[in-house]
Formats: sequence, structure tokens, C-alpha cells
Amino acid sequence: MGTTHLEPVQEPKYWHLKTVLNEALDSEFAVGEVLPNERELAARFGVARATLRQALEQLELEGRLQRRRGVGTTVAPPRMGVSIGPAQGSWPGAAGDAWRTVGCVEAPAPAAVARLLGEDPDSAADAGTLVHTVRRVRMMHGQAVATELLYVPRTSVPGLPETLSPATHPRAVLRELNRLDLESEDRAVELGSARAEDAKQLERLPGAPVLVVTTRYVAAGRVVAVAVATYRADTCRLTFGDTGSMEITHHDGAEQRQAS
Amino acid sequence: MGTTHLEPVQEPKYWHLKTVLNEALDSEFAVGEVLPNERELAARFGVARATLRQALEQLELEGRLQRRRGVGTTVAPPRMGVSIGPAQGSWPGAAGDAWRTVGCVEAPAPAAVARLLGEDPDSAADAGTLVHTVRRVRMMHGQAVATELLYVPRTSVPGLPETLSPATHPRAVLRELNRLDLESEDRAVELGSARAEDAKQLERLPGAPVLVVTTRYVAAGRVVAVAVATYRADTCRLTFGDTGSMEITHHDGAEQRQAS
DNA sequence: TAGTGGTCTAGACCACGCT
DNA sequence: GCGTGGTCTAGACCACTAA
Repeated sequence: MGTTHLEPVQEPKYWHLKTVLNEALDSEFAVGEVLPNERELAARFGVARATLRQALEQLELEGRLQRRRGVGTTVAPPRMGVSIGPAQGSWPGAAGDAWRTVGCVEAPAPAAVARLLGEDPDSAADAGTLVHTVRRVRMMHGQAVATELLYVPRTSVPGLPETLSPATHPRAVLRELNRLDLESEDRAVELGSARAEDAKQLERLPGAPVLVVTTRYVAAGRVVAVAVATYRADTCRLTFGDTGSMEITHHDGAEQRQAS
Repeated sequence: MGTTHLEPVQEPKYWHLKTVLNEALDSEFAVGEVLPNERELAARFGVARATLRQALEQLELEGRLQRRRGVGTTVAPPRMGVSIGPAQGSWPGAAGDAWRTVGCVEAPAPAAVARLLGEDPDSAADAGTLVHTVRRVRMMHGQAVATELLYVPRTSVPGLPETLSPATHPRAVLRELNRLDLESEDRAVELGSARAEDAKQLERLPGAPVLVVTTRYVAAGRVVAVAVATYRADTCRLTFGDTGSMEITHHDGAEQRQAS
């Protein structure tokens, strides 16, 4: 990455800059390596820092870079493929999955969730059903890749005792849920930005781009649970389907060296 | 939306601004309505235009706003649910789907595609297989929501004549493809930014956020085709699963009035 | 041609991670 | 405390759309 000042083009500077950096990343940097700091880079390319940042932002969005305040900008490893249903025992709480339960409360369902549960919109308006709300975090390669809120109406798990200790509560809900036999799952994926709470658990700043996966679990003809999972969009590629053979984690880039 | 100057908080201004605007959008604006211009809004909230823009950018990312150069900023309708296989005859070219074919060439497969097709990485390095490359656009409600490049190796459609006119070529490829019986599909979804070419067809600026859906079609134990589809992330919610009953296009917001 | 959003600049200060 | 990325400002000019 030389002191290449940009030749005048009729293409936004930040766009051209992005291309140049992308190529430099492929050919001159190893995964995990730290780039020069933003002031340095901006000077080297002869642009304002804000312009340089616009290019870096996009590269981070595309999963090529990782930036951390107080630390620096590093070359990101290829996105990891995370398997989303129906395979790999994603039925919440199945043994061996990579979810870690971090809490559970019992509260009225938010309006949006009530609608997904197939409530009558009117009745949901004034009094949402009581739902067990389990918060979980999905770990992969020692990193938090997703947070999830799992909503289970009390009516879905009638076998539960009235009062539960915070320690056993989530486990009990998941256990009861696994007793039901799952008929099907509906899923939707959309782009969102991390709310403050999620951002913290994903070790990102609020507003970071995330992929929101909404799942409805159907058993015995009824929606028995709804999950809203928030995946880091920068580091994750969501994989669907039977085999999981697309889980190959390799990338285009020329050499795949490793930083010390 | 009053002349509410922001009270001093220890939260980024643009973040707070986003919250305020989001609420105003729910309560004081109808879908399709145009907002005051950026200079006006910035003045009204007592912030620099760049700061105001940071808030607007996020709201656009979340599908709440739509901005068009030379026109203005309007309140976006709720995201539309677009169905992604395996239902709804998504096997390319099936009758009645909303894809419009815009071109077709025969060329060596790019390295990334060759890998997805299950090629030997070494042989792919020096000589990619010849593939038919069909470019399609997915329309919904009269709007382009996705572009797709469908890669079909010549070996997958041996029945095809050597030379084809540009007009009949794509149709012929799709027809041959439909003769095979599809065994399964692998899919992956990740965040990307629109390349110049895609952006144009999606009526967005280059770099706009998109959801990239990569599909591998398997028939007779082999990968017979690979599709890379690029969906507008601002206007689309991708839906997966059996019923498509999550296709409800309604949103949280209080009233859902309609602009004139 | 007037008005919009998009790009760009050259500064300043802040919050955070390290050491 | 020092260096990093994150936020913010107050300008300027450009590219596009529509009247």
C-alpha cells in the first residue's frame, strides 16, 4: 500500500478508496494484522479523515475489517457460517448447541411478539399474554455472534410450576418446550441495527448492523414460541439448508496468511 | 415534531435524534409523506447537518425512511416480505414467479462461483468451467427488489445447442434446467453493499446495503446451478419456510395512515 | 433553474483500551 | 497518559430531479 495519491476520477473518492484498500487488503495484509491509524491513512491517500472513514465503514460492513475504539483497525477473518434451522438441533435448548442462557423473566408480550404468536390484535392491544422471556447468547469460536429473545407463552408450557427460582427458571422452560414435538418453523431475516442492550453483549457499539432472524415455532397446529435473534452482520454468514456443507469458511483473497 | 432542541444527555446526539425522529415518524407522519429537508431538520434540532444525516442514515438502514437525491426524504412503507425458497416455485424459471430475465452470456465461472459449484480448487485456478450466466431481476409491487446472477455449467444442461441467439438463450437455459428434478438447496445469507451494476437496477446508489443470498441447487447428487441474488436490504424482509404465513406486511407503528 | 440529497474538507473534542 | 477510533461542527461544492 504505497503513498498512492488518487488520480482524479469522476467516481466518489471514498468509493475508489474502498476499491484500493480492498485490493491492498488481499495482497498486502494478513488476517488479524493492524492497519495504520485513520489519520495516517487519510494523510497517505491525501483525503480528509471523514472521507477515509466512509471507505472503512463500508469495508467493515462487508466484513473485511474490524475496528475497535482505543485499539485500532484490523483485517477481519472471513465471515463464519452460522447454521440457522431446521437442521443442527436448533429447536431451542437442544443439547449440544452453542447457546448460553443469560436470563429469564415472565412478562406480558410486546405487541409485535403477540402478533407473531397469532393473537387477536384487539385483545393483544390492551392485555398482552404472559410469556416467559428467555434471553440467550450464541457463542462460536469463543465469540458472541448472536443474542436472542425467546418468547414462550405460559399456555405453551402448562407443566411448569407457578414460581421458579431465577437459576432454574430458564432451564425449566426450555426443558418443557423440548417435550413438545415441533411441526414446522417459519423464519424471516432482515437488516437492523443493534439496540444498546444487544450491542453490549455482541461487543459492538449501539447501531451496529445486525441480521434479525425471527422464528415462529409451530407444534400441534399452534405457534408455541417465537424467537427474535440478532446476529452480528459483520462477522456472520447465515446458512440455511440440509447439509451445512456450505459451512466452508474460506474466502476469495489471494493468500490467507495469519498474523502473529 | 416541534422545535425540540435536544436536552444535554450523555448519549450520542445522532442516537438520541434517531429515537426522537422514530417516534415522530410513528405519531406524526403518514407513509409516503415527505419530511422537511436536511438543512431545515438540522436547524430545527440544533445540530450540524452531518449529525442529522447520521440519524437519517440509520433510519433508512432500518427501512423507516427512503431518501432520493433531488427529491427528498419520505416515510417508507413497512418492509415487504419476499419469499425465499424452498416454497413458491423458486426453482429458477418456474412459471408464475416474479423474475424478469434481462440477459445471458456464456463465460468462464469466477473463482468464487467455481468453488460453490464444487470444482477442484486447483483446476478452477487456471481454467474455470464455462457457465451460462443468466442475469435476472425480481419485481414486486412494480418495484425491483433483487438482482440475481444464475450460473449454470454447460455440463448441467447438455441438451442445449452450441450456439443460441441472445433472445432465446436465457429462456432455453432455464427450460433445460427445469427438466432436471431438484433434490435440495443450500442457502446462505449475508450483508453486502451493492456493486455499481446491481445498484443501478435496484434504483439505489452504489454501496447501498443489500442482503446477498447464495443458493446451490443440487440434482442427481451434483451441484447443477448456483445463484447469487442481491436483495435491497432497506425494503425487503426475506421469509423462509413452509407456509409463507409470515408474509403479513404490517408494522408496529401506531396509525398506518396513507399519504395522498 | 431551484431545491434536494450526496460528497468532501479541516478542524475540534470525547470515550475507550492499553500500559 | 497516550493513542486509538467515535462524535460533532460549519462550512463548501457537486449531481440529480422536477418544474
